[in-house]
Amino acid sequence: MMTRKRKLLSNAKVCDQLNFVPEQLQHRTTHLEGGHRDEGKDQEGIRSQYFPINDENRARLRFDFFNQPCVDLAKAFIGKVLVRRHSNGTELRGRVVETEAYLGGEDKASHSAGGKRTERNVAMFMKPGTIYVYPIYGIYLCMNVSSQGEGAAVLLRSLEPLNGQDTMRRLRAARRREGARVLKDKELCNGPSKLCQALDVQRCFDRRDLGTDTEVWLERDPSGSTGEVVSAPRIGVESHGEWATKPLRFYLLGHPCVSIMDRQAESKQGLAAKLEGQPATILHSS
DNA sequence: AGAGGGATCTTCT
DNA sequence: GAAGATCCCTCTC
Repeated sequence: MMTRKRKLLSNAKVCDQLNFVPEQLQHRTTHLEGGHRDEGKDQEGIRSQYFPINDENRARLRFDFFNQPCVDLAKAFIGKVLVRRHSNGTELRGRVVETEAYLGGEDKASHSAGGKRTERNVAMFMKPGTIYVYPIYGIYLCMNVSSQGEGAAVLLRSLEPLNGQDTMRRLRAARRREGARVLKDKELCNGPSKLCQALDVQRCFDRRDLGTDTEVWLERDPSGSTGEVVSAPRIGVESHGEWATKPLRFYLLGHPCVSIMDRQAESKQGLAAKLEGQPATILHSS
């Protein structure tokens, strides 16, 4: 209890002092357990490390992408790659595999319900692409991105780690008990606060522009099409009546990095059968 | 693999 | 003063 508190405080220092080992040499995305990868696609995806400026400019998504209705944007996020560049040049990358749409106004589960605008949530009302980072349960953060629509935003819930896994693991371990087991790759970013820890998304990112920021940005999927997307009720909003059941959560069917699978939603959409008999490669068909 | 409970504190009422 | 867009650990099956 007290020891844990002290540990968390000291961990903050650890984060500040972390020496991020340049990972340019880690020039191949590692494989998730049980998954198979197309090496050719990997080669395509990592070129930005060697030609950061050109490739970033070509792949980066800007205002026009974020400027679409909330639900459309939440779905469009699936498969895109979130990139976090540290001051030392280390690039942490993860493919978005799970999102939630939080509409403004009528959406009772949204921080902006009823058009409520506070000091905390102003980013939700700023231009599409604006990052909304807020603290939750005292010790965690969640990252959203503003969409088209008054007070609407998309919550990023899970990523498939693509690059910088060792740094992610270090950042995540800094918040856990000493001696705890080593996290698997698929556990690094499978939750909204986990991905904030793993990518070192900080509170100060609130209100910054994902379309133009130099430390964090979004890129199109280098390899093209994504797999099947499941629509399911959102997580952790049970207390908000009918809005709790609306299918405003979106995730890649069968992907191991999704935080919580919803078998009921999958079968309702006739998606469950599609997964049967499929090789594990569907998990990375991206 | 899943259930249950504790931790922890900012934000808003 | 209470709730909360979560995570971690332990216990049980």
